[in-house]
Amino acid sequence: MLKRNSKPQLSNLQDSIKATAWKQIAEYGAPALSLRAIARELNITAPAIYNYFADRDALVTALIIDAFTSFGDSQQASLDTIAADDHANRVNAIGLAYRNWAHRYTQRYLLIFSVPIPGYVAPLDQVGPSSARSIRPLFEVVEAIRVAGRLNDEAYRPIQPAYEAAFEQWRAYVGPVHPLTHFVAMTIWSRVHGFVSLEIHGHFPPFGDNGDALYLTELHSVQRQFLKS
Amino acid sequence: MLKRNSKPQLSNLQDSIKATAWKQIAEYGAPALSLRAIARELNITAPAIYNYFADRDALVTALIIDAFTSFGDSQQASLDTIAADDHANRVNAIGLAYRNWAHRYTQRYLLIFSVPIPGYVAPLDQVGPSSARSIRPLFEVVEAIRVAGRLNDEAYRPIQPAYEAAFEQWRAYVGPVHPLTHFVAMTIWSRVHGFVSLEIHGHFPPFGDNGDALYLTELHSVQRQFLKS
DNA sequence: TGTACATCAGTGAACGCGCGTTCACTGATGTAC
DNA sequence: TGTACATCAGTGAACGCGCGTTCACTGATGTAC
Repeated sequence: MLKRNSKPQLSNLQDSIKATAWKQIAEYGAPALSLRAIARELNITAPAIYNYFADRDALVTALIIDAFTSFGDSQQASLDTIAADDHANRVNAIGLAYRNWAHRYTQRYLLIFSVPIPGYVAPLDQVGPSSARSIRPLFEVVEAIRVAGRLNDEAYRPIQPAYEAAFEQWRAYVGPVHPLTHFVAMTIWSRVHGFVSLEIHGHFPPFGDNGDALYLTELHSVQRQFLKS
Repeated sequence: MLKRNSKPQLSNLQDSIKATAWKQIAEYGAPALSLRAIARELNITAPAIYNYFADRDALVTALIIDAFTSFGDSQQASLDTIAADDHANRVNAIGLAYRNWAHRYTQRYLLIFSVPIPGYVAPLDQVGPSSARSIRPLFEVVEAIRVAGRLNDEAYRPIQPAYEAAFEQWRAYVGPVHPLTHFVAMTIWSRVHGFVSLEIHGHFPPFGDNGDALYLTELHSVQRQFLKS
């Protein structure tokens, strides 16, 4: 029985490799990622890694997908305890989760949203879907507002037709989205992302523990602008 | 006479090194920057570079400072043709200049706002001031609105005291700024930056030539929110 | 004007390093009879 | 239960590579007398 699970140590080493990679990325940054350094820390030899990942790029791809999954899970989880029709608090929660995740897992955030790794080109067919899935919760928060008839999308109606083609192409990755939902979600995303990105890259003053208030002010203005009563 | 300029070829090679570095960064990305590769392309030997830059990090620092200068100049230039009291159009122009510069000089944008180079740590005393200078035009646009009594800064008044310490520390780099100007300028910056960042990193649909309309919608909503009549 | 000398930008060889990846191998584990 | 065999995760040596940086040097240029 249970023959399927008869070699648990195999996947354990695979996980250890990824865990060590994350540890080293956190310490030295993603561009410095090195198979030999990982092997060294795990007390194995570098070629052993090739039993689990075809090459360095395959490991990087796996890390990126894991990062997207971690990010998407935290986005989704932030909504768990909030009533489906409490739109204001859902926007709030998912926005706060964005920033919290970025601060807690800075290197994963950078790997997804910033850092190119020398010589690495992300395979869009693998990374695209997990990227799209991770932003899906935000899209659904906005879509729920739209369905409830409370989405203030007037600014986007005039430009909607011009973007139909681009959106159509994008839906292969992000799944079906109403165009007006798409506009508003992208706008919210860019505001949240812009703040967090400048903050993490050190272009904003060091807020210490006070960062929340300013960020919340921005989230409130998002609600005021896009959520009508 | 003119002894000062008697060795023009010296600074020419210095400039050539930087130009070639930018060319290679544009092609292979900043993390792949290599002194040997630059020398190869210039048909000189790698050690010759050490006559102009103390080491690789010094070259990177010079490139970063140049990028900030280029960025700041384009920000400033965007305001040149617009009347000092035409606040709406000044916000518009400086916001558009942000995106245009990022698209035109993508690798400079990434070097400033995204990419860490393996093993490189920016010397804050050199990079800080040029970073601050580059964002100064935006601060001044907002400050002019405030001085004209047209800044809608109400949302930030309640949280102002909590940030006084952080701002005070930051003013060593960005120069004197009224706190309410600082809040609004940071918010505008983060919205502009968030949009451009997601766009450039490929997280937004490929807009092609249509990108302007959505970005302008965001700039208009910035004006509507912060500029009162 | 002509010679001796100083300057110094650029050379070429060499250093030590860490990297990704390949390959034939070993030796423990687990299966078949 | 005991033996012969297959499997395959991990080893160790080796490959070719490009890197930043050092060092003693060369040879053109420009100055001093």
